Amino acid sequence: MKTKTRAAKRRLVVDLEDDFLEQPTSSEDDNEKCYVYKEKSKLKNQDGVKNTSKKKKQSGNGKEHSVRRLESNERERQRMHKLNNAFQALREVIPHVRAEKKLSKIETLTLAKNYINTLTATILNMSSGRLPAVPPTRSQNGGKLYQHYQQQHGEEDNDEHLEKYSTQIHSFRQGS
DNA sequence: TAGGCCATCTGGTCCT
DNA sequence: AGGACCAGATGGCCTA
Repeated sequence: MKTKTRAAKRRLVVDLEDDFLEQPTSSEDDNEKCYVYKEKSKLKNQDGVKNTSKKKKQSGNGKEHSVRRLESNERERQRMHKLNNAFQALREVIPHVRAEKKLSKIETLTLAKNYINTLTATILNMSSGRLPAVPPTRSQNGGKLYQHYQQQHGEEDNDEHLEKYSTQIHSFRQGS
């Protein structure tokens, strides 16, 4: 069975949306377009999009609802694209091996978390893990960092994070 | 071919 | 009221 690519499918959907969102010129056109849209919607649904069985709470007539639905679909797509852009930006700042293979979202988040822990531990190590000494003006940031770190990790060994992180970036790529 | 990952649609809920 | 956010459902793509 040969299926459409995602991009091709998306083009079809955009096409259908454009068709539907064209302003009708008369009430006859309304009926005609509603019918055409329903038929096209069936096609869309056959092609991978399913209505859920949740209860509908529709306001306005069917066509108004369809228009609003299409508009919110578009907003949702844009929202998800922004989210994915943010994931991509995050991927680009996380060092990992075998960079030719894209990190999954869960890998990205997990590595990011451990990377942050590692950097924090490294910073604290560089300052000998001491609570900041006077003068207070220069130590404020370090103090907050240390306090926050201690709250999160208690008495854990800082070196543990470095080890954990370096082990993880290898196991992620080799294990997958 | 099964399983992981992903994009998209959808309706409900929260927030402004 | 309308948009943002969320979670469930579904099907496509890819890889082992």
